[in-house]
Amino acid sequence: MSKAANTRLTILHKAFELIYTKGYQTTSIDEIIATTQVTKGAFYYHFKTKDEMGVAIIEEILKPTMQEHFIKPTEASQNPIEDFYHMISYLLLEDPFLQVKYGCPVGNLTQEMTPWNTKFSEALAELVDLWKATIINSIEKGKESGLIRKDVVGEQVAFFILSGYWGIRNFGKLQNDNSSYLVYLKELNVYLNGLK
Amino acid sequence: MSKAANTRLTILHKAFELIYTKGYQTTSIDEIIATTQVTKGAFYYHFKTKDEMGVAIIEEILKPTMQEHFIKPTEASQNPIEDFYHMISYLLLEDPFLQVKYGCPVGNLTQEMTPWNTKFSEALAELVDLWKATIINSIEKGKESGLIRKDVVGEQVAFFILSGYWGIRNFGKLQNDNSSYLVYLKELNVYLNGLK
DNA sequence: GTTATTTCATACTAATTAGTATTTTTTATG
DNA sequence: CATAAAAAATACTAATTAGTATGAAATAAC
Repeated sequence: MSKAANTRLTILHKAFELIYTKGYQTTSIDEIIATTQVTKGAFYYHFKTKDEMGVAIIEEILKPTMQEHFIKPTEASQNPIEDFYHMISYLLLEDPFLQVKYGCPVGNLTQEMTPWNTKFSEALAELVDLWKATIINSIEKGKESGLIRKDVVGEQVAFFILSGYWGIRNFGKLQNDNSSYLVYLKELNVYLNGLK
Repeated sequence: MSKAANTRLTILHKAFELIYTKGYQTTSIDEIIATTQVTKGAFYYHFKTKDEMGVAIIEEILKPTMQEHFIKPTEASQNPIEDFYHMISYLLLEDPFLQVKYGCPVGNLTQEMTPWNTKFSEALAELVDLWKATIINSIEKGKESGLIRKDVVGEQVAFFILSGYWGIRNFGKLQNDNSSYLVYLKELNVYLNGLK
């Protein structure tokens, strides 16, 4: 990787960390360049504006991460119900990067940047649609293989699962402990088994 | 109401509107006093800091509103399952103040202010706990009256319902139309009927 | 190795921010 | 009505903000 490409990626990664923990609006460019040891000239060489950097974070950091961690595993899944549970459970309790008190990065950005920046909305919507489509697809496969009832509506379930995930992340932030996660997961398990 | 109390309430109401539509951090005091036609001196006479005003909004605007619109109706409920559905459906589709593109005021504030301001967290947590407790209570009553299965766990269901609500609000913001609400509500209906 | 282009460094600006200091007006109390 | 206290108006500050102008160093092309 070229040196220039490296500074660009350094900015994106560090900025993402700051934004995840502090929020987008309250993360200043001065703070980003201070923690990255990159000068302002370098920053504005790589990104025309702060928002352009924000969108780049979504497309170049969040999207690939999601592809790797959610999409691929779900596509390979043979047992949707078990795997949905494990996916959510992993994200809530085990993922080494995500923290209870900081919530879901995608959810945070959606909350904060929509509807004021359409570029953000579009980039985020693309990401979420990808995840949703994968879940729906997985449900259809489950229906074919007989693991899921035929009258289950994939899109409805996808929205239900993802909404629950985003929402419980908010509870986690509010209480700053994972006790709400544990209670939530139990009911998620009940719900998912109802799809059989 | 005294004139002073009136200006205080005017500030709280207008500030709440701005914060709901724009977010807390990006709503400046200058903007608040401009739209309220209240001077800075008056503002800082009533509130020591911006954050103190923020907490006052939660306690003096959001809390009473919630008491009136969610708590009371739920307490009076005879049929929890139907009423849960109607509560969420009303909030998503009919409430005249709430807008799809701006999400849920409580969810927004939780997302934005937690975990950086404990005063906000405490005030918001109190509010949410109240709602949760009401739902749990309603479920227990439903179990007694035979409308809800005995093996249903109230706390789990409460978290599940509220999480879903917060989460789908995020989808609404992202897409800026209520199509996701409609899909979500169908599955909510399925889920709630599974509690019978 | 010279030149051109990419990449980065430094110093700046204009606007906005929350909050303060001080004075003036309004309201309540005797 | 006189006085005290409450309420509000005005003018300010110091810090922070995103972004710019301009030049220097590094890298690539020939």
